[in-house]
Amino acid sequence: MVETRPYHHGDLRSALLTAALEVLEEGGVAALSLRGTAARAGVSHAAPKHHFGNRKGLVTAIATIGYSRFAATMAEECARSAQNPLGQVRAINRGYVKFALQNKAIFRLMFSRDHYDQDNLELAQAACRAFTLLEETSRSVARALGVVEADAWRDIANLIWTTVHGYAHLLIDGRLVNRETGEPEPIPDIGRLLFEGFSGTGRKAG
Amino acid sequence: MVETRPYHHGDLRSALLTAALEVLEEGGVAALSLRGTAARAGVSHAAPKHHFGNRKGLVTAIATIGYSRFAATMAEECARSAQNPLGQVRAINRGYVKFALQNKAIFRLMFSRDHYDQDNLELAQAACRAFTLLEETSRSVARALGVVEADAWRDIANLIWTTVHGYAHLLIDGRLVNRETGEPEPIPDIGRLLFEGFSGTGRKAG
DNA sequence: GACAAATTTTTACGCCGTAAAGATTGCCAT
DNA sequence: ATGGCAATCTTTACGGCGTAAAAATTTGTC
Repeated sequence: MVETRPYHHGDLRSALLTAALEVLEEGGVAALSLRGTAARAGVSHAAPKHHFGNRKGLVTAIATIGYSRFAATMAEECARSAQNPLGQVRAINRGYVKFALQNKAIFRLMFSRDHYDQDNLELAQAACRAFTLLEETSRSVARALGVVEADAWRDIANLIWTTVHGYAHLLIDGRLVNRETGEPEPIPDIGRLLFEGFSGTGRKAG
Repeated sequence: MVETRPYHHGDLRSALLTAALEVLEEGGVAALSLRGTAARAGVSHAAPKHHFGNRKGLVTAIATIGYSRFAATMAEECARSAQNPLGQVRAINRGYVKFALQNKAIFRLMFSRDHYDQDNLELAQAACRAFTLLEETSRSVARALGVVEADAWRDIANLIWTTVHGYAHLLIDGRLVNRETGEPEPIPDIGRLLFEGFSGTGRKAG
């Protein structure tokens, strides 16, 4: 008897997604093709069309998965860290960078407009969950700093987001490496900067 | 008599580059193809091969142009601004964001590893010129702040670069827009934060 | 069992990157 | 001036990709 798989796969959509995630991490966004993922999943090259419509649909689904995992990574760090504003800011930073480092291709994809459909509902919800974590931490920081302006937390959120995102983005592009040591530069401690100002640098005196 | 252009173009390389820049700004990195730029320049589809080798070579040349203009934009802002550390930090920030906003596609391209050859000599030189501006400003900030550690300027440079890059990247991806007003959020004033701490937010009290 | 809907395959077209060979021109030594 | 070499551009060719339409197969429903 020949082991012949049925005409209908049963769960082709998720099979295509896991195949696509593999392709993505191996070859980057450029390698993420409908035909390639179909081939890896062992189906015909036009099979993905029914589930994702076109390439952008596939990429959108991948980005949605990315945002979910992104939020989960940051939430984990927050849960296991000190439950005070400084601890939470640092946790957000760690989670943000950790996800970017461990999922370079998908992280780049998530922050490349035009690659996917930003108006997609599921995607927008997943992204919102991720950024809500950052917003709430910023609100607690604002309270702890005692600033009185009603939406000062926005400035704090922008500062934190901007810094950690710039760091993550530059880091995974191989920019922030010390030319002498070859080590990556540490992430600016925006939490301490907010709470203590730029008093010490943390470096050993030369 | 028929107006027939010569077999040898004379300056095809630069003609291809200007065509490629047009294609890039119109359709983003994805639209930047060898055949497309060749068609726009009015030559055969294989003509670019001799000048750039392959697609990556073309993208590398484009990125090199980008870094040159990037450095020029920041240098202009520095020249026309207050010649003190705070003024120069703000000038770098303005130039960085201005270039990103006015050259979204090429900015994204410049900061997408894998799209081009980062080991290319001319490109590395152009990029170095750009980032040297940022480094020197950071050194002057370190002196002005009176920090004693020998390489504390690195932390300052990382903070400035990280912040402005994150801001520019998020901004051109349409992230930093206030949901109520629709206006883009202002860039965090990292200069003031360094020199004055997070005392005021700059927002009106609510 | 008949019929409609969902799912997958087959076929087809045009664009793209790349390689190799051919055509045309510029250059340089003689 | 001229023969030949190197540079530059075109033609031809191949496979991969996205997309669309039609055909094939299975599932569900009455």
